Amino acid sequence: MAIATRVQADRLGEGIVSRFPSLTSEGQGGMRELLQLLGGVGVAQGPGMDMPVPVRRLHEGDSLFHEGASADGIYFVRAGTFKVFCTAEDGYEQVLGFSGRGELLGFDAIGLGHYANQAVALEESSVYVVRLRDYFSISPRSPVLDRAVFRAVSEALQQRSELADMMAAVAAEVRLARFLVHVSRRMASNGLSSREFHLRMSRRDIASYLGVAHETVSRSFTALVKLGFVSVDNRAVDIIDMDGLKAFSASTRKQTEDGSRAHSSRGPATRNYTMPLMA
Amino acid sequence: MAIATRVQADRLGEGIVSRFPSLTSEGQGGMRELLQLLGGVGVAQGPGMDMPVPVRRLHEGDSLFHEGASADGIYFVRAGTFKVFCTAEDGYEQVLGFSGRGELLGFDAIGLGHYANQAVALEESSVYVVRLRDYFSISPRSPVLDRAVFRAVSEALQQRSELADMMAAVAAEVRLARFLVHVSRRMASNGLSSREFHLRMSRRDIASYLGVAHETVSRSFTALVKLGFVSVDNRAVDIIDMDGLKAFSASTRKQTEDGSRAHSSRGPATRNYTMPLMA
DNA sequence: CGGGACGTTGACTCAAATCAATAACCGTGG
DNA sequence: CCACGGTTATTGATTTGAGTCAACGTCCCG
Repeated sequence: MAIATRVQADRLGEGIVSRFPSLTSEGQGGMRELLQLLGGVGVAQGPGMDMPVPVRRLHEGDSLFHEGASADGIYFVRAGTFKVFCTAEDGYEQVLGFSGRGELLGFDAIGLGHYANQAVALEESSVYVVRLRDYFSISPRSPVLDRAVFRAVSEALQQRSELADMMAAVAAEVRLARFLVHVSRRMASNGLSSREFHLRMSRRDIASYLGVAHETVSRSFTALVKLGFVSVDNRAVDIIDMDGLKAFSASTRKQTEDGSRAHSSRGPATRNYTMPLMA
Repeated sequence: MAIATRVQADRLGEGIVSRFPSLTSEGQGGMRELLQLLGGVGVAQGPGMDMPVPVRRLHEGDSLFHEGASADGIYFVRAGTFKVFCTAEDGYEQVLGFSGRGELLGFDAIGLGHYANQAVALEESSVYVVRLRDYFSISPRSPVLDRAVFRAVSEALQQRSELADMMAAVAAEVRLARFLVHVSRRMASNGLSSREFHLRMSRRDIASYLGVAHETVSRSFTALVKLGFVSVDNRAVDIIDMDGLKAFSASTRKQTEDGSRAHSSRGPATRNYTMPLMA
């Protein structure tokens, strides 16, 4: 079904960087910008507000940090997308999440002193770099930063919980639906279209994230297309029926559903509603 | 693949607290104790060290906080064990983790202002209560606490990653093996026996945590017993062959180990190939 | 003692992993 | 420009691990 509509997908997410014209191409940003990124509200005044914050730029495929590397700092995504994952000894990798603008990376290194996972840029990206000793030295003077960091950390924690939500307790198509809803929300919160977007990660990455085989991701995509929720061309996604998709993504388990359906062999996932829910 | 367990709403033990406040006594601890719990090292001196920190005690089944409740503070486990989980609209619950001494609870509430999940005591337990406004007011004066909190948060984050590690990419028996190794390590870090311990959670809780059906947990236990790694009597676990268990838990795929196994062991799971690491 | 939660085990079924083939697409270099 | 190797994506055929249903035993509590 690879027909039609070749979307110029790689352009859909551009423009983020250009919204921060004050940041020149080399590595300095300001504390004020960072706080605006994190908090949004009323961060106008305060001590250390003009303190410079280093910015690091990465190309697609660049690692922000490696698993096991000693922790030198934490990062806030300024633009772009990152894939966070850890690699088993045997070479298999487990994707833990995808991070976009405003999100925190590398924080789990603080406990042990070295990064517990690896972060790789999935596109042109940039991050604010906050070295820990810097943080602790400026912290007393900036409760605003304190709170902002707390919020970011808290969100990172929540995000990991969502991972569990994705991976647990549902059929593959539902997992993918949840994933798409999740991505959609993120896009919206970054001021981009929640309906039409370009996935920056491969099927394989999605598969690892969702805990299924990559072929299953493919099949699930076509299933969602057949159900009429989305239209998909490679990494370009267009959510046609958002409500339907959300409803579908909320389903917990499929009960065998009366098979009057003309579906080949097994009944994949026709609209299934939750179980009796009581007892 | 996995199904959440059914919530047992009648078992939550509510009401007990309010009806018998004396049974769930409040108390007072000292900042010094808290910091020793969290950091361990060199926290002898510093400002606010004699500041009192409220302690809350809970019985088995008591909720520390509920999903959606407005966030009043964060908690550090002083004693006991907690189950952290969230409940879907349809009544199924997803266990996100089990927390023991020294661990942080409730932090993900900071982002949104209300708790994103529920924490229930699995045994007699107690926690230090740190109200947020308290925290921010004393923070400037106690970088030691700052660091300790950071460490705890970082560890909480890592723990959630481990959840992904458990749930993803492996056969059910391997998941359980990983879980046991995980628990074992925790026991050791709390000065208890890493070989012999008592699980505080039900099979159902474990199942939800690992993302499998509870019958599968049962079967996996017997499988591990037959493999000679552990001996199990209900919730009492004795690790007989720790090295073997660890080796087993590291396996991503299981090749037909010497083929003599009646268990026809096979069955990798989600795999993800190492990428050439450059892209 | 009956009701309830918990735990184990067996039988059956199916969703998804695996194996496998094909088709874009990409960058590179002749 | 096109050919070539590599990566990604889709789809089909086959196999199986584990979910589901169900029966049964234990322990605890009122």
